[in-house]
Amino acid sequence: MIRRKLQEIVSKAAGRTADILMPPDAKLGDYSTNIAFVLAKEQGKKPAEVAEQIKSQIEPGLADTCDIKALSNGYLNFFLKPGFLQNQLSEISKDDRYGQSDEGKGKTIIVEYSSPNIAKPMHIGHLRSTIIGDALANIYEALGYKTIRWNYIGDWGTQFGKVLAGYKKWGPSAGSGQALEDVTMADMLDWYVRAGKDLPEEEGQKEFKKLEEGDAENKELWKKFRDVSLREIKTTYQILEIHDFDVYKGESDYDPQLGSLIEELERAGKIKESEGALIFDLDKYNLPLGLLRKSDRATLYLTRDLASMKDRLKEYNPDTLMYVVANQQALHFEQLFAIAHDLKINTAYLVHVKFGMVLGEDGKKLATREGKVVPLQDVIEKITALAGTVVKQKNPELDERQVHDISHVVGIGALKYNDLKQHPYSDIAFDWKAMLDLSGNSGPYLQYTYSRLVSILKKSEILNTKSETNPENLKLLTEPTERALMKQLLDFPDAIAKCAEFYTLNALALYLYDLSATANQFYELVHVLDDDNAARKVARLTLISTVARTLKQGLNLLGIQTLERI
RNA sequence: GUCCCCGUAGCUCAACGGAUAGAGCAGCAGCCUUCGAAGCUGUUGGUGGGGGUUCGAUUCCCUCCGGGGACGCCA
Repeated sequence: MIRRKLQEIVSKAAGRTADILMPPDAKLGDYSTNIAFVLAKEQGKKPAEVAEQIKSQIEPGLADTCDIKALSNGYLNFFLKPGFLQNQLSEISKDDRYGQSDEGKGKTIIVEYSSPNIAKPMHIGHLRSTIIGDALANIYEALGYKTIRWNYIGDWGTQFGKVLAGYKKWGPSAGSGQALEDVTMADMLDWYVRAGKDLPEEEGQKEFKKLEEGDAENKELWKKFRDVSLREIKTTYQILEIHDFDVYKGESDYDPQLGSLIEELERAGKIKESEGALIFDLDKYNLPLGLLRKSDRATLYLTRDLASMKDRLKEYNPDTLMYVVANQQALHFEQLFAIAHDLKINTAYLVHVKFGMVLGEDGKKLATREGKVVPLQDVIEKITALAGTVVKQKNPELDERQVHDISHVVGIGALKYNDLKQHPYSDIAFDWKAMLDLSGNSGPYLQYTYSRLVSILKKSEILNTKSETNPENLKLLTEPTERALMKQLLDFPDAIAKCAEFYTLNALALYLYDLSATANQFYELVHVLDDDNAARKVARLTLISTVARTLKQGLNLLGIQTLERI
């Protein structure tokens, strides 16, 4: 809030957008701007001179907010007036919606994420899309967007033909002794992998072709496998505490439209035949051509994605259409967006939110085709088990049930935070050690901080700090860590806005970590409950409860739960 | 061969083009008769190489090196 205000005022005086920065040392001020450097260059003056000039222009407007110092090196530094932070805290402490906004009001955003394949259990590679997308959707929702959480199920294509081919070769009908009813995703994966290894490529293509042409047996099996898969997938979402999706649509849903889509493109002269296939020439976009129909007349991922895009635009008329999909598919989306542009159907802002892949411990790709995957369930089990050992060790008095519940929240929190705190572009090496680290810059550290703060509140017997607090009391908050906390609270909305702007979550994750670190410093230095000064005690409880609430809301936006006791 | 992403401390990662490049882990030295030690305090250690743009470059541009990925019948 304050940063935005400073930016507005300074920008107006400077006649261009100014950056509001944080000085490296608190002694230099609370905020600063480097705008004088930029203007000095243009006007041929000295930075210090320009800084002075701007200072005199903006001083009246900021008289009750901060003191301004123009440095000889050209920086313009702002020192908040005594009482300013306390007044801000007073307002924030009363605002249950703090951090939320209505800047997205009236706008619709579709966020596609997770998008697992049927017949293949979710593995570590699906995790990133799932938790990044879930958290991004939370953020846009908090900013007032109408947010559609879209799960685009990979339930069509040659890959599924391979499962069918494998099934027919090794499954129940081939005398495996297993009942069709008992088939699991693990079985399907097994068939898929074996088919890839031991059956000729055409087998899978043939089975898929039959499916696409409506073959009764294949259709029946496909339905069965799809149901089983979706059930397993939804269980995983529950365990991961992923927000419910608004739309589950599969690639198969678009299959019936593909014939007319292709006809339409042909009529418009957008696609042509080449070596028996139908292609979309993308030379003018400097991209490789897009393949829309294979020479055996079966369709492709790109074809279905195009149909799906048209469907989404038509049905929801979104302002933004977002795809949270791994880096690996960057070219696919470049082609898809180029085609959309060429067809003039992009009424929405299209964005591919890409992220690096999860690589094996050897730094190589983890390919499902080679059966070289880390199933998501294994990861969840392992991390929850580890959390369980730690929880038990820290709280010997808890019973089994409590240990179980707490370790679930802690384990999932660790898993999610470990991913979200990182900048999404880089590949991440799958590293059990880092993943299972529950201390330091980790999810449990933040959860621990939260429950520590709540613990003080519970012991204080002042449950409703809101009614007990008045701004005068808050003036008693003069410790450096108290000041630091109040200042950090002001940055919460900025952290959220940054995530929304750059489609990353690490800004919020790191913000919450910094806030927690300061809160822990405060915790060590200030013994709140021992205070003889009752007014100051209430003021500190207000501060604590506001920090705790911010931590909770921030973590919840990341899809991470908090507990009053962990 | 073409295109995309990445390269920062021993390891895993931060840093809207700004002041002294920050954390965690690991290592070392401390802090539990005081609100929860999953914590706190101190400490060792770094921008792949070379050019360029800029008052200022980890950030932008070029080039080289290294890692990953994608490139007409997978998704």
